[in-house]
Amino acid sequence: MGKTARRAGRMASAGVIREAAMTLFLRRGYLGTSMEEIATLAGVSKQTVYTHFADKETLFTDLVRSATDRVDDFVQHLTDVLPDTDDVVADLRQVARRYLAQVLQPELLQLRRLVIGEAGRFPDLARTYYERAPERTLAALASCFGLLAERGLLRLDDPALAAGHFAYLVLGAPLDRAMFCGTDGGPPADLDRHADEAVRVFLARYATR
Amino acid sequence: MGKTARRAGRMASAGVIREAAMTLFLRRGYLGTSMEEIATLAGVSKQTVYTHFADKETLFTDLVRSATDRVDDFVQHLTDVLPDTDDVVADLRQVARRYLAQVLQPELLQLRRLVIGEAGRFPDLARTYYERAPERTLAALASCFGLLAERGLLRLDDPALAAGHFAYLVLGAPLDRAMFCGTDGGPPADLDRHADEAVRVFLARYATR
Amino acid sequence: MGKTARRAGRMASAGVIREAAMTLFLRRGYLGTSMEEIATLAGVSKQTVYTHFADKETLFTDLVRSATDRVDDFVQHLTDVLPDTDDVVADLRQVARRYLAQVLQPELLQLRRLVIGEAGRFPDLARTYYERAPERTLAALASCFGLLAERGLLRLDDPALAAGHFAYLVLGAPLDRAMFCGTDGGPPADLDRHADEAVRVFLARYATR
Amino acid sequence: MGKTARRAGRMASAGVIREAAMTLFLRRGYLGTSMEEIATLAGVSKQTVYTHFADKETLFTDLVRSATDRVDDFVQHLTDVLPDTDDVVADLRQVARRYLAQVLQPELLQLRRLVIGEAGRFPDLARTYYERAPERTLAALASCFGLLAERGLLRLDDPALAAGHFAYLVLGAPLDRAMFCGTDGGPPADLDRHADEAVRVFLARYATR
DNA sequence: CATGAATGAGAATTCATTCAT
DNA sequence: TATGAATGAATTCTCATTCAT
Repeated sequence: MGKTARRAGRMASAGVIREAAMTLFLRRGYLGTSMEEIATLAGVSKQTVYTHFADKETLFTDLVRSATDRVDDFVQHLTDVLPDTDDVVADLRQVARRYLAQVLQPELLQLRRLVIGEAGRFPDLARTYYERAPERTLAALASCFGLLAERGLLRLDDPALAAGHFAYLVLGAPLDRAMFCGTDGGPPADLDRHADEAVRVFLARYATR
Repeated sequence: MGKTARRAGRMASAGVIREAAMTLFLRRGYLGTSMEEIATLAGVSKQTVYTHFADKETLFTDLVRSATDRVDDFVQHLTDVLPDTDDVVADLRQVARRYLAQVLQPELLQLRRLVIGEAGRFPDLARTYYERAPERTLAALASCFGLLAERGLLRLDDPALAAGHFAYLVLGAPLDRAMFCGTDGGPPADLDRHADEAVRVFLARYATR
Repeated sequence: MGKTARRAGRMASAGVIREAAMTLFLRRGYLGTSMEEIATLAGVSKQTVYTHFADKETLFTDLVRSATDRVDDFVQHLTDVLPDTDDVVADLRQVARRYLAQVLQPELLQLRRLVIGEAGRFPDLARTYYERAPERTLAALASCFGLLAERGLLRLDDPALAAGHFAYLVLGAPLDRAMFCGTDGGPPADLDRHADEAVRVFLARYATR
Repeated sequence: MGKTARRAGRMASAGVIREAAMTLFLRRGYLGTSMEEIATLAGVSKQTVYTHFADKETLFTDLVRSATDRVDDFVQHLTDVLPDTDDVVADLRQVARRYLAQVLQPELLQLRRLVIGEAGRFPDLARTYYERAPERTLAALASCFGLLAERGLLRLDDPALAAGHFAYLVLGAPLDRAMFCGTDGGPPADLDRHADEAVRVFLARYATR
């Protein structure tokens, strides 16, 4: 039992450290978080942190990069639902609602703030984040819209442009607000209504008559 | 003679310090900037900085708040042009182009990044920034759109919602990209085209037939 | 009084720090001495040390370089005595004795050890030390010997070579021993005898018949 | 197979570690070398180093002591050649040349620097080094000179003194220079000439007429 | 015998801030 | 008002050493 516990303790070190570091970086930023705090919160010694991660910068960028990789859920949803849709309007609404809900998740918002705030110090990281998260989503949207256009369900020439219009009609206002004012974005029902209105504008332009 | 020089030196101190501090805060963030660096760049002693500003936090928030006040140009332009417009389409395009160009100014982008990055540490500051900059612009847009609706030039029920749609159709994609990837947003002509397309979508929904 | 004391305290900081640092570097080497120990021994805070010296390396090299400059006493003695000598034998003996006594001073020995021990880390410093101390002395000796040869008091072709022979006949054995075994080199009388014997050998070769 | 390989690996461990440690100690000093670096360079784990050597100090002193033992070559040469010489002048020259060449070997110079630099921390080690290397050579020289004096080939009362004169006439200048300025002591031919000149001075005093 | 993981102490350096002038 | 000198606490990172396997 002691053995098991200890082994678990050891083997999990890297994981525990990552978790502690992520929590603190999200909460207090890169410079605002000390390696000592990370070690303490992880319940290990400072040096153990350094055993697993070469330095603070490595720890930080590793962490952000892997968090970035997990931003995929929505893209999956998107490509599951849209290409074979029977009801463009209903499915675009569903997609919009889900998109908005996903992007406004508190943790993801904090990650955005973190990456944006450190874009000066870690420009490559910020660019990578952009490519793997917003841009990737835009590309998936564009691809879906292209398919729908081919099926005659949307009317558009430039799928990427349409994707941008869709995404920021849906996200723009609430996301921008949330970046500055935090996540208390009002009741989910309002968000759904917001998403529906965005889809309405989108379809005013892109729906086939 | 000595007096004049010294007095001039003195009187300029606060300004020089503000300028130096702003430069550094924008470039390296709040924690990444030291009072010593500020003093050095301003060409004064550290203590002189403290004579003018109680502490680092005060200096920072003062600075950001006053920078925030200067975000007004576009609102002025807006309320000058839109309410009395003769040509809604043309003027919305002009407004959209100007809006986009203004928001993508490198200094303003850095200020956004700074405020967003420090939103955890200075939530009130971030909220204030939001109110004085994006929200104020949205309110001005909404007000203009309301007037245009009354003149029968736009078709809308919820001016605030329409303002959000307009703003983020125009800004959303380029601004989000710029937050992460910097300002090299391609040639201005592209931005203008982007603004025009946004207006097209906007009008597809909000133009009177 | 309070004023004077405090002012003295402040103004002397650099000096006190130098003294403390020198003591510790000589005693424990470069890596073996911490900035904290230096500050403590100097009675100031660590940061005050950094106010006066950019970093440990700067402090160290500054210190060694200025200690090096003070190695001049013997050269002065040399050039005072030898060129106008009336009695070569007696004056060479005097010079030899003084040379030996000077070089075996405990502080100077420790400085030699320090510089030699750190020659790998600070090669330029070691070279500088060599040039300003041993080499400079050798050059002065050579110059004097050249003059004496011109006066027909010594018989030699290569003053630099003769200087080397003189110097290390006198110094070699005791200095080498002292480098390893410390300064307890026996009674001064023995050193004087050693110097005299060295001069005897020197003159066996270089005296005019 | 696995066994053999592993056993070989094991048996060599101590040797590999010694070699790695020696390399690093010579290059970077005692404090400048970490156990981790030693383990890494030796290709073993840190703990394996501790399996073979109780602690860093033990490793260091063991190493230096055994390196010291290997300084014997010249003593052997000396006692082989001198006592039965047919040609004192020629053989003293040969001995002098060999002595100089041996002492100026880069590795040996670094060892001297290391021991001298750490004489404060390891006084016993430095003393031991002195006894086993320079002093032992001086004793062997003295013994040989004594024998030559008995054979009427040298004229001297104090063999130890003569040995010191010989040794430092030969070594003094180049060794001192090399301690500070490294090993680039010029072409070997110059060293040989230097040795010859030293012997000339030595014989001016100690040769029988 | 050898290892990977862990540790506590301590290294150099920097920070925001204050004091006496 | 402006300054140079000083501080105490904190920062990143390293070290020699030990433990369980």
